[in-house]
Order: sequence, then C-alpha cells, then structure tokens
Amino acid sequence: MTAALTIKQVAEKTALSVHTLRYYERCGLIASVDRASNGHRRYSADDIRWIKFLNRLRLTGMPIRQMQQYAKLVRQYPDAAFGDRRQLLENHRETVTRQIHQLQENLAVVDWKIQHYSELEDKLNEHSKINS
Amino acid sequence: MTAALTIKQVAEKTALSVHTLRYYERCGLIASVDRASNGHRRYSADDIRWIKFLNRLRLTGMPIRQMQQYAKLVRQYPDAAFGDRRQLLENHRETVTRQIHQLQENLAVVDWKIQHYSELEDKLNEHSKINS
DNA sequence: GCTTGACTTAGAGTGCGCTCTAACTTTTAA
DNA sequence: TTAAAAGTTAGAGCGCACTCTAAGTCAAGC
Repeated sequence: MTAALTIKQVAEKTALSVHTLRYYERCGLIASVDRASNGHRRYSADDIRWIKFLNRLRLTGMPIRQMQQYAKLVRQYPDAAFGDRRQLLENHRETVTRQIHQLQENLAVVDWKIQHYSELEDKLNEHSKINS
Repeated sequence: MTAALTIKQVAEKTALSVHTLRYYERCGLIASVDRASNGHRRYSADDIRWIKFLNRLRLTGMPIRQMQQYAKLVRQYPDAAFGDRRQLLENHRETVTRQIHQLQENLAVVDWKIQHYSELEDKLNEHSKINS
C-alpha cells in the first residue's frame, strides 16, 4: 500500500498551494478526500493522479466551470460516460489548438516589430560610424 | 489625408469595445487622441495602427503593466530607445514561446487521455457485439 | 421643440481564480 | 510543559482586465 499524504505534501507534489487544494475540493473538483482520525486530509495516490490531471486542464486554460462538468462526469459514472468525457476533452483540445495558432499569429507580428527595431538600431549605428 | 474616426468606428475596426478604448487611454496606453470641437475623440490612422499593435500584445497575454512600460518608451523617445523597446518585446516573445511549449506539453497529456477514452469506448463496443 | 442616439466623465461593479485571515485544534520537538 | 508548526472551517479580500452606470452634453432629423 502507498502512504497517504498530507495536504502540504500534496501541495509540494502538485505545485498547487494548500489553499488551492482546499478551494478545488470546496468547488467540487476533488471529491471526498479521506480524513485521518483528527480530521486532517489524507490523499491517496489516486487523488494525486487526479489532481495532477486537473492541473493539466487548468494549465491549458480550461475554466473551473468546465472542469467541474468533467469532474461531475467522472464522479457520476466512474466506469462509463467515456464518450461524453472524451467529447468534453476534444472540445477543449480544439479550443486550445486554436488558441495556440492565434498566439503564434500574434507573436509573428511582434517578431516583425522586433526585426524592425533591429534594423533601426543598425541604421543608427552606421550613422554614428560615418559621423565619427 | 485620411478621415479621423469616431470611437465607435475604431471599436469596430479594432474589435475592442468603446469602453476598453477609453480605459486604455485612461491608463496611459493610448496618448492624446485628438478631439473634435465638441470634445469627441477623433482617431488618426496612426492611432489605429498603434491600437492594433497594442491589441496584438494583449492577445499574446502581455499584462497591462508591461504594455504601459512599452507605451511610455514609445511616447518618451519616439525616435530612439529602439534597443529598450526591442528588449522588452524580446523578453515577451521568450515568455510567450515558453507558454506555447507548455500549452503543447499539457495538451499532449489531454490527447493521451482522449486516446485512452477512445480505447475504452472501443472495448465497450466490442463487448456489446459479443453479447448481442 | 423634441426625441434619438452618439458622445463625455468619474467612478462603481463584475467575473475569474485564487489567496489570505481569523479563530481554533492538534501534533511534534525541545 | 510549552512553543512552533501544521491542520481545520467559513468567509473575506485581492489583482486583473475589463465592463457598466449615472448624469450630463451635443447634433441631426422629424
């Protein structure tokens, strides 16, 4: 068996704060974490896997609302609703893919500007050479 | 000469709201827009180019604070400080590039999960075929 | 003359995702 | 035994980037 972890240990493992872990639990993203006899949370290996995946979703910009939907599906039908879950993730993938494209597109314009500044700098340098 | 545009027209052209345009002006991102005799804003072609570039920065996630720095450089030294401006944009480019990489990395995990769900669905389908 | 609609300002409100506080209990180490 | 560290809850607060409201001005068309 694997040792159950305290909230602080999970915070370190997942790079979320203890505040955020409690917040996620409060708003239904993490369900029913075991408690020690003193009421302290004890996280299982499964909990940690789940939290890490949740965090992947967050880091791709999925809103909490949508994560709640996903979490609900997983909780209600642990061994089913794979189609619905997949659909939700695929929609999200599409969103993120579009977002990445737009980032790249906008970044290209910034690149262009950087290039432009480089050329202006070069011109200034040449000018100062001539005048020296 | 090009016709000066009203705030509403600029909102349409830039896909920002009139509220946002005033907000950007208030916080120093857009400086000194001309006014008609009645006090209404009249935007020049240059203003619009500037606003569009600002928006590129925003769409790549640059914080307002940093845009303010950049705007300040441009305003204080319209024909100089190219090095500083370039540096600022290059730092930002680096940030965005890293962000894109991380998005792709996290998205790969989501993809993996989608794949996993597909396989589970397939198994369920086979099972129902056998049992039918 | 009067309505409609676009504009102005200062400042308040909103939604998101945390992040922190207060007041309290429990555990651990000196 | 006692101080420090870590846990608990409910609920308040924060930072960001808008977004909207209220109260007013102004110009054009009926």
